[in-house]
Amino acid sequence: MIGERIKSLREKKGYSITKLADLAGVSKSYLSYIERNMQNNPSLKVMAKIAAPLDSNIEYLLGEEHLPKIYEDEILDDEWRSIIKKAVDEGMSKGDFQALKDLVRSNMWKESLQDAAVSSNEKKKTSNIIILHIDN
Amino acid sequence: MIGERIKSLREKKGYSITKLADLAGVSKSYLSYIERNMQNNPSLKVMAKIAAPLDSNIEYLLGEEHLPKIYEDEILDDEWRSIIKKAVDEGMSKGDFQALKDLVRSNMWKESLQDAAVSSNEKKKTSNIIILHIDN
DNA sequence: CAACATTGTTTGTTATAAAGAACGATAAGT
DNA sequence: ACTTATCGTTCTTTATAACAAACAATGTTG
Repeated sequence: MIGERIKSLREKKGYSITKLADLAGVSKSYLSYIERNMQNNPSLKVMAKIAAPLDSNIEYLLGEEHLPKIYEDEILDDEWRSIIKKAVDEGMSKGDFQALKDLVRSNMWKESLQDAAVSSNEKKKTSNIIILHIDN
Repeated sequence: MIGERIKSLREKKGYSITKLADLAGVSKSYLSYIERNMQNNPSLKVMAKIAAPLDSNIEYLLGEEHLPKIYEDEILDDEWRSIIKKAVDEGMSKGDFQALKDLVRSNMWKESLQDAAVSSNEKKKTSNIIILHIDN
């Protein structure tokens, strides 16, 4: 919930509600309400004002709740967007994707992956797929 | 400004104000106000309701104005966008991406990353990955 | 050219976001 | 014990977000 995030960041900075409200330019009573989720529908301006002195931003304060992941884009069509969205929802990080993409582009990865697959099967059973063949 | 973004996305979808307001569950009068920037401080709930049927999100609707510094491990959407776009330009197909997604989920590629990354050069070709799924 | 639907707008009202206190609790100082 | 300060909370008030309905303007069909 949004209140917890604000409170967490606030305490991490060592601010009191009064202090943060002062820095942000909102009333401390209202800030108190928001932190306790008694007001879960603040305006954009208030959110922005609160986020600033926390060195944060609205998106983070919103947390996962309101975050559909993919931007509207003319190049990435609907199918792409849903594919990526699903992947992100399943836990793919940008770092993972970048690294893996680069790995695929290289030509040395085939053997090492197969080796890794075998060895990882031996010790840890967490993986349930294995690379059989790469065709390029 | 926020109004232009909404209007642009709405028209791209071929929705009228009435239609979008209906889909979003907000009053058309209010939506009209927002689009014309006569109301520049809507609440988070209204923003989320509007963003949903546009297949968009609050961050995008906010535009560059409030925009984000990176916060720890949070997902940066327009970063994702450019990453994917680049990958597509480099020849990645949707099928490739799906395969990559499965790879990421398996987690096993990470061990082999260091080995492969050292000798990662050469060859620009579209890759086709064949993956055999094994349950264990 | 009617009658009607659909567009986006403007008008009034209501609901509620946000402020501005005043409040009890805790702590430090005199 | 009596201040004085700061903490977070709860009252009361007012500003405005958001609605519903009526509106003019344009479009469509018989």
